Amino acid sequence: MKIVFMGTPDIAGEVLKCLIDSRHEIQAVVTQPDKPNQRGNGISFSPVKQIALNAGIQILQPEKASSEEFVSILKEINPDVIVVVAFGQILRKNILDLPKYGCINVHGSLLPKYRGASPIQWAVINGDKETGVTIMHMDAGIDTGDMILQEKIELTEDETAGSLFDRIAAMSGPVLLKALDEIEAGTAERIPQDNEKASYVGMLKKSMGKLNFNHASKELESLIRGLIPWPGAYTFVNGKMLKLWKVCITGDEEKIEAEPGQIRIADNAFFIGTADRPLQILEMQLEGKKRMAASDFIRGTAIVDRAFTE
RNA sequence: CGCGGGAUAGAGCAGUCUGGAAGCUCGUCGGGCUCAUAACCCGGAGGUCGUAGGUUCAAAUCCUUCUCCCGCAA
Repeated sequence: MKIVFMGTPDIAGEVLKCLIDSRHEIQAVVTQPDKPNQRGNGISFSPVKQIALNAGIQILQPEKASSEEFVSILKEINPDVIVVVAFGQILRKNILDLPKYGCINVHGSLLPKYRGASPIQWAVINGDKETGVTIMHMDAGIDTGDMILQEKIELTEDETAGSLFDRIAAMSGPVLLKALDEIEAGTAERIPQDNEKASYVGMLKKSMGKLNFNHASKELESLIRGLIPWPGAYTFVNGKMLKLWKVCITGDEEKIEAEPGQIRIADNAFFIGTADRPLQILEMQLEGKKRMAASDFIRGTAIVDRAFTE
């Protein structure tokens, strides 16, 4: 089939690679405009753009995809289907109805659970046992369209949003190709979503990573995993931001006493108290410093035992 | 030219303001103690103090250049 692909981040890039290697024809790739980026200077563009460049595919970067101007460009291209993976812009009806087979979306959850921008992270944050990927027909709502295919995946004990992203990205391509085959053959299902069971998750905010140690350790631990690699969980010590990259919940054998938010340093290990069991911090990163193991951190730090986070 | 922190032994840091013999914690190597140990004691190796210049009798430290790493903001 003739396909226009829309997507922006890494996960979209992985799916795009899969499409490029398939029998389908990618007519164009649509991705978010380049942004003046990075620390000092320079600009950066999306992973999807990089892959499209390498593959020599036409790249389109509209500020507003739903603008009349861009829609007319799409009409020129006249794709059979538009595949959308984490594009980052909401598509209006004028685009949704344009291709013969409509617009197909790859979504990183088992819809109708976790409609919205951050389904993968929330599966981790909520400590779910399983999640998955859904291929669906897009409609005017956000992730509300009829479903075609769904595939499940189990979360591991130490799953991070990053690791889950990688695994879902890897499984999404094949599922999408299967769905495209069914669409072309006219055998694709249209399973309506049960709106009663729907949930919606918005974009993650930086501020979500500010840890409140009055919460339970289990809750904090899964939140930390769900915010890796972005935006990351953090607290403040001595006025400096301390990011927590890897933690575990202490067991019965470790007799660490700490009030919520209190730091304990013992036996070359670093702990922070919570509402119940203290968290042991295994990897952390102080503002301006590199990420390092707790034992390394303790060696040089000025943070003392029994200090409090702010 | 968005704001800021940093580069010193294999690791993590102090020392820089107020220039004057290269330090700390850990690791590593050797020895000792011990029933034993990741514990304890003694000893050793390991650094042209990120790069390139400048000032000075003397620079990790002051001035200038460049490179790289990181936090924030976008």
